[in-house]
Amino acid sequence: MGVTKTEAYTEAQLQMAGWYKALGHPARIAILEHLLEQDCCICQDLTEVIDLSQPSLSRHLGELRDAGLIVGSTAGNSRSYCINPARWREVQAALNGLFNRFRDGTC
Amino acid sequence: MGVTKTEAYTEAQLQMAGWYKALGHPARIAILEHLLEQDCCICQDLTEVIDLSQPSLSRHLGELRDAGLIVGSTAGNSRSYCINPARWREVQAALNGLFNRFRDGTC
DNA sequence: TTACAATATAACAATATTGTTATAAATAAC
DNA sequence: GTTATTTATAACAATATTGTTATATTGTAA
Repeated sequence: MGVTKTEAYTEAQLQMAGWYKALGHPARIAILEHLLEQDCCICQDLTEVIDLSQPSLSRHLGELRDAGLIVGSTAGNSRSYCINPARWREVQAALNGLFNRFRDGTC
Repeated sequence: MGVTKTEAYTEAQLQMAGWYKALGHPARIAILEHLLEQDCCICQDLTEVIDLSQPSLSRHLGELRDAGLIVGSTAGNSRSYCINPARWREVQAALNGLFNRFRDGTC
């Protein structure tokens, strides 16, 4: 029915899936890569970097913001976005927590 | 329009987003966690672990399989699924490749 | 062969996602 | 004040996703 049965999962599972979901679109990967290349935060020259309309970009930024991966700050007429330093490593650690559980089995 | 403009992105971006998308559902996280807990591969006792119908589970397994995160093998009447070790490490490496690009900026 | 068990696929309904254009809201520039 | 600029939101159409039940498929067991 297009709707996930959220009540069946733990908070940790829902949170991890949420982070991955936020990362699960190439435009959002491209946005993050662009942010990571900058020394600092950026204003919205993103429309020149990513081939999407301004509203589409704005919503992708919104999803990354909702997931806590980036933070935005208003500076006068424009808006800057940065990687969220506090969250970034926390998310990395959580995601590695999943991957590190793997040990080559006896299959 | 519900359809991603794939032509605007690099292969690497599309591949990475595809992997994360496969991980972006709590049922699939739960499936992977269950696989990781086992010493070895599992048959489909998953319906007892995850509160979904058998066809729904089968399709989630299919998505993980399509993303290459797990591999399935037929053993007589039943089917075993395992983590795909090569892909598993590849995805983890890609993930850390993304996250490690972050350096605290001068913001 | 016939019946049973395990898994995948088909068909469908409900909701989510992704994109667009149009518009609102807020600040800047004149 | 008026006009431009920048970003977010509303409204919408097209497609994707997620779940279900029903059915097909494949192998086991009697």
